[in-house]
Amino acid sequence: MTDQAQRPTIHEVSRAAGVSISSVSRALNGQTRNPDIIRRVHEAVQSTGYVPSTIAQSLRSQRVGQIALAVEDIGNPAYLAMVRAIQPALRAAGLRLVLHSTDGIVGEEIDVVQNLGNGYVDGLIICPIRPDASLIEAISRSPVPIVVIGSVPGGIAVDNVRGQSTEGAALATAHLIDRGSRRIALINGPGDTVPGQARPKGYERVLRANECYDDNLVEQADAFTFEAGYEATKRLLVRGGEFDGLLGITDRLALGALHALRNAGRSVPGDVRLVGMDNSEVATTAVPTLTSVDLGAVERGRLAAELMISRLENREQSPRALAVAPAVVERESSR
Amino acid sequence: MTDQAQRPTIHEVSRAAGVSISSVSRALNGQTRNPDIIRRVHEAVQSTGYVPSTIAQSLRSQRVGQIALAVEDIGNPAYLAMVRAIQPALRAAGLRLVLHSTDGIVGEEIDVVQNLGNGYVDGLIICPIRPDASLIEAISRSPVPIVVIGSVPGGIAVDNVRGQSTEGAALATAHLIDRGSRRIALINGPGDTVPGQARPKGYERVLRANECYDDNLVEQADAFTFEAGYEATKRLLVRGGEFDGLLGITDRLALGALHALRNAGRSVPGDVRLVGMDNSEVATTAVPTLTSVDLGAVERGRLAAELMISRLENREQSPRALAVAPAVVERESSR
DNA sequence: TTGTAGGCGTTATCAG
DNA sequence: CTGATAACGCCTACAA
Repeated sequence: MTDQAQRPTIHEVSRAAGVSISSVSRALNGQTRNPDIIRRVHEAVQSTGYVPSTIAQSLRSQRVGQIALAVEDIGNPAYLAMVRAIQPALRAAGLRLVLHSTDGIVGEEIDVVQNLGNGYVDGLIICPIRPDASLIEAISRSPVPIVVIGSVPGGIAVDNVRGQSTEGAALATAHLIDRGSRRIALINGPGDTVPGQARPKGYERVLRANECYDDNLVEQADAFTFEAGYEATKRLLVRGGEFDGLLGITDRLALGALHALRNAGRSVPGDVRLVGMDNSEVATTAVPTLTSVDLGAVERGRLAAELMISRLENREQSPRALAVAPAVVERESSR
Repeated sequence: MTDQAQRPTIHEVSRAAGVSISSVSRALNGQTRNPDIIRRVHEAVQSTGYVPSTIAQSLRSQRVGQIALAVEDIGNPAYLAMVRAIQPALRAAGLRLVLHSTDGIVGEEIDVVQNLGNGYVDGLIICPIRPDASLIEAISRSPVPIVVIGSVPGGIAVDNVRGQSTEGAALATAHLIDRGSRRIALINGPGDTVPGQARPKGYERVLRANECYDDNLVEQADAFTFEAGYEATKRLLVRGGEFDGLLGITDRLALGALHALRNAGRSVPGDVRLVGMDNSEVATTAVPTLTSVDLGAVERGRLAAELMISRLENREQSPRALAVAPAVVERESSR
């Protein structure tokens, strides 16, 4: 908080060291052999308290050293896990992370993508949740590299890391059947979202294959929150169809379901076996601990960062699509 | 991902519009009346696809439009709540958020503060967790404004928003006594951290005032994680002192305690009343729901952002210290 | 090996 | 009101 004594520039250093600014620049970037100059420059840097301006460097190099990350809601445990994986990977590569939490508003997302043009970041990692046409459009004509986490609805060519959530939901459903449940309910998320469309498919497929699908057991939450999961489950209970298993398409929704069941006097897993998805921290800390499908959030985050880093080094390579396999992590709620 | 057709600059626009670059700049910044020029410039912007370079703007204006946020662990629900409050406040002021999750490593924090000199952000909001001398030092001579969330150990002059966690712990303890507990255990965090030092004080003060302090009931977790809380509580149980109340100095620690108690066959709140701190989302979703002390994380985040924004507008005003009052939010775990 | 000068893309000052 | 020009701070041909 000491005040703006106008930060010293390379000129001050050059004056203090008695050499030209180019020599200072070279000395600082290791382009000089002359030990005398190197010493004098470093002394001058010390005495002046000089720090190179990243802005000026960026203007010249046309690189900012920053990557934007756009997620719907940083509070969503699944995204949180990704952020925690992405940040260290970027830092290791000398990149900063600019965080955008868009509240799932498509307009905000498009905003982020369109502002990419002004060059405040070298790239964008985005987890789009609603397959909006103009978003896809904006992504496809972005001036900077983009890595998409999740499936790319438009089928456009872009680096991406998929999570195979349809398969994940299928695994979860099969797991419940395995444990003995036959009447399995689903708490879905908003129908206009990617997971809200993909995950029920896996659920339905497995149940139909086992001839126990009943669409009366499907209820939709209007957001990916605990409260929405709670309310949806209450509606399901009111409707009165019996069930002995329940799949929440995210851990948060499943937790909401857990509370609703508990309030209705249904025990978990005694009366109802419960499974969530994302395998986030809340699955471990819930009581009972929550069986959940690991969709590889951490792995996907890490891979996304790596795709981005490698893309920055070579912009010509063709887009790569990676996929991470899901796996059920069994805990108390489904035993 | 369309390729780098060299983004158009103001020169391209000026050429396309048939006016000088100064006129373009003025037209874009609303410094021009002439409707003809305005129209031609906007058409040229459309046709060229021009977007101003923020980097170049920053170089001129000496402002980046970015604020750094340094927290120990974005996965910690208390910090998460802050981030969720800070981000929209900054965005509303046209500022981006650069996130640093330092893993509680003091070196990383100091790094962040020292790199401030290169001007990649206009300011820093930091939640220091360990009162390190050289960190304080670095903060006090920062070239850009800093807002500290939490207490400022060195007593240095800097904008800050405190959370009064000692008082919060006192409230929590008093609440347990109120509900009828007398033998109250404490799961503390690491002793070299600010909360690990402040919160036990409030606990001890209230217990001594009620003549039921017993340091045999205090156990220290070696991190602010669920697992650490679990392990610490197991140690407490092994040691064998009886208790009918337990305060975890964060919700995560309290959740760890909840699981340890449950595994030991102690019911909550039947055998042990349980209280956490931070009033984070996990407190609402826990089973039983967790009584917790709200230390105003959201409010503090919002205030910190506001302090920063007002500081950027007027660097001369003297540092302000705000405090947010804690409040117990009672839920099932202590009834 | 060292220094001089131009340019990265903007905005602001100052003539015309 | 418009347009040429000089910064902002850095790096790097190129010239000495």
